Amino acid sequence: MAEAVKRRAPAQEAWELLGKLFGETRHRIVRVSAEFGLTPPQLFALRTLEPDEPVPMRALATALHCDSSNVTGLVDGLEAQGLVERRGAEHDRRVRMLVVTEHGAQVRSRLIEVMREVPPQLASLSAEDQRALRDVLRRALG
Amino acid sequence: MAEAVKRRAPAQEAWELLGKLFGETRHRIVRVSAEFGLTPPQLFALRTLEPDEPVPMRALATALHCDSSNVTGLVDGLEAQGLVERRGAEHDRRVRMLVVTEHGAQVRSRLIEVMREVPPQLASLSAEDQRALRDVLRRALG
DNA sequence: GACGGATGGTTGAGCCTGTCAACCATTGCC
DNA sequence: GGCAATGGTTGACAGGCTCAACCATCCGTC
Repeated sequence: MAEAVKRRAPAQEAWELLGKLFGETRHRIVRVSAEFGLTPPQLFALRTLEPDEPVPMRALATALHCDSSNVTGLVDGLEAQGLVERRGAEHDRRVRMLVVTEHGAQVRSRLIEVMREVPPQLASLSAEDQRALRDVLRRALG
Repeated sequence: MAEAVKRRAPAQEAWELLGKLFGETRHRIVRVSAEFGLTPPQLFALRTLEPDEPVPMRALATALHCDSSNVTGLVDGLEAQGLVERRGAEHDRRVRMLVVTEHGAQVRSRLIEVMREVPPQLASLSAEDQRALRDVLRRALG
């Protein structure tokens, strides 16, 4: 390999390009959270909670990869806005089940819808490119 | 369109798959930052600063999309570790130029190298898939 | 050349996340 | 019944981030 142009592996370049998309996405999350009157961690918490399927706080903590004491605060915020409720579990009086309220379910579904919006850079790809991207990502992450 | 299977557009599915990759990357950033004794914002700050090209703090603030008072704290941390230096600018005595130290440049380049490491999901793709991914992303983000 | 507005940077208050240690109530096992 | 383990809360602490206030300095204008 002569000392010519330093060749980057294709995956290398792809990863760098994805880095740009990541950066923009971070800002997007902050913006969307604010639109819903939430902080980003609160948004992730609400998105994680399935309506119709109450879970103990511990489960949310592990799902969010954080400490139990952390979710206490997050749930405090969500509960203050009437998005979730703490409810005692009948089989174990230590645990508190998290129940998404009616209002919380509505906010959550709108929120998920907005988060699912494909960013313009991807949306403007040709149909073939979109399929190709999906197929490659399926093989990588499916 | 019969009420059959709800079809997702290819870009839609691709975006959701990227969401998974994003989540894992967030954790990775936290981990790498800790390895270098930095916090994630400090890591981004150091990565942004080019050695051999001192910039005023204001420039770093805009590059990081945050407030000036914020970078004051970040630079305090980096300076405490001897990674960057504040140096007065001769043409304007208000501005403080940020200079990456010798040590800072070393840490920075190691750090960038680690961050550039292609995650295993992408690295394990076939050569064709890697090229296809790169080409599509070039068209989307180039 | 002095004045007044704009600019770069710091400080402090305030709110948020996130971790850790300590604690309480409860459970389940021996 | 005793006792370790568990779920959740609280408080302390380290940060990030924004805003308002402030100081020093610059610069255009009169």
